[in-house]
Amino acid sequence: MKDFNLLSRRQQNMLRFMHNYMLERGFPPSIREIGEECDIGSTSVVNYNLNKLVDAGYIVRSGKVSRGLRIVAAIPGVAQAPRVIGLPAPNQVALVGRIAAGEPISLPEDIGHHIDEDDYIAVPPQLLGGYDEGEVFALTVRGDSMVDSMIQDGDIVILRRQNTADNGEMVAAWLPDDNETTLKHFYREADNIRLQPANMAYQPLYVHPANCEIKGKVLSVMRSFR
Amino acid sequence: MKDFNLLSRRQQNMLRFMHNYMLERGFPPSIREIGEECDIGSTSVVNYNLNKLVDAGYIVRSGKVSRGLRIVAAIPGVAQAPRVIGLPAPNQVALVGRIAAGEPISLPEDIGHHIDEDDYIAVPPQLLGGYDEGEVFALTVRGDSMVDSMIQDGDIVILRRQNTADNGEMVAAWLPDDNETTLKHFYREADNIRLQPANMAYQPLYVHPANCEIKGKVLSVMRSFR
DNA sequence: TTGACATATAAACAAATGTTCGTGTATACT
DNA sequence: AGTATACACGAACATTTGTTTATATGTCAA
Repeated sequence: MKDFNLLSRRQQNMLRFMHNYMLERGFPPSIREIGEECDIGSTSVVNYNLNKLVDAGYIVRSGKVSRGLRIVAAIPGVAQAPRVIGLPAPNQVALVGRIAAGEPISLPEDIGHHIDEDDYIAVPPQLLGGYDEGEVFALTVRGDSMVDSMIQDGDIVILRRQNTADNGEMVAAWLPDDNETTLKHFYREADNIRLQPANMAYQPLYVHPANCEIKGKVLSVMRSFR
Repeated sequence: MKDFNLLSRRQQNMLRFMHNYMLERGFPPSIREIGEECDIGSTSVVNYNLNKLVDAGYIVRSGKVSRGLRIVAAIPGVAQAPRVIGLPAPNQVALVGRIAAGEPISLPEDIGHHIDEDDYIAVPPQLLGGYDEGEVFALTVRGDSMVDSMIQDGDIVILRRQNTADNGEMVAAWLPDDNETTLKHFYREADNIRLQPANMAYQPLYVHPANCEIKGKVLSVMRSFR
């Protein structure tokens, strides 16, 4: 167990400053910047105490390189877990388009990677089904055509990019002949494919394999009222 | 709208390298390090293309300082959204119990605040409807009794604790006479209350106000398959 | 006091690093 | 052809920056 109080006041200040600096600027401070902020006249003193912080396990230094610092332990009262600033946040999923009954799904590759930076949404990890966020995307549902699948207008569906599916999985499929996009449970049968609505009160849809392009597997749904 | 393909191959490589470098080392690369990795002979060329990336909005540079780089936009295929410092972390909401047709809802006060710390789930901010996570709780849906409300077995509903409701809001209500819990849209009418299922194919339920205890307002629903 | 040790200071040094400038090479357009 | 533009190259330059050395100060214990 690391004891923050074993550090001198000066070292604690240095740690705090380094953390705040990285939060603000996105990269670590230089030795001289630390010195100025912490009222340390000599760079060698900063260097000395930085090595102390290394010994204490709070930071790691990359020798010879400028700003070669990184915080690797939590700073009590200041920061929680260490993290790399300036990098993308976890669990942000690309919101690549919308899904409606009468039009095909717009996937990133279809639209040539025209993804705006704002078009990302936070998704809790339990909705990613263990998949990497890079292979996952999200669509906004438009229209009430998917009530049979328990999905309504405004819902956001989280999908994993894939062109095949196992029985029972819920898939996003484009039916060229019918000119229709649908979200249903996938079952391969003798001669055709059965697309089963989640709501048992509705009838399944039987389509020929040639008339069923699977665009992705539905991992989860988020619905927000109002 | 940012277009990743508008960047030259070289610029895309630079972005990717910068991202990976920061992931590995915890601080940004120097101009010369970028040049070596991306087979660019001259530092001025790196500098030139870095400024292009600034113009394109992918990075921000801090002039004159070494390694003064930071990535501020998503890199398609590599990284997702940029982290915005100061944004609230994914909110943790108390998962206080389950909701099923034939039994009342167990609210925290009913069970004496015996909430285990494990019984919290991450909920993205957009599903909290602007409410504080303290007044919000979550329930696991058991059974298929709420298909009429487009909610199925296994869904997690996010609610705000409140005993009244405005027309149109979706509420969790306990009906003492019927010994039933239900999730429906709330409409106060002349003599009674109309509880309207989200799926219009189902019939509304009319109850006397004395037979309708509102437990909370439904803010959102999370559904995870498999 | 003496000595050992941790910490601090200032100065000098060497290397790393961002910047700038002159020039060259395509490509597209007039 | 001529011109403009985008991109690239190499070299020189000025800072920034990490490192090292010699010296000083403080504390604590023998």
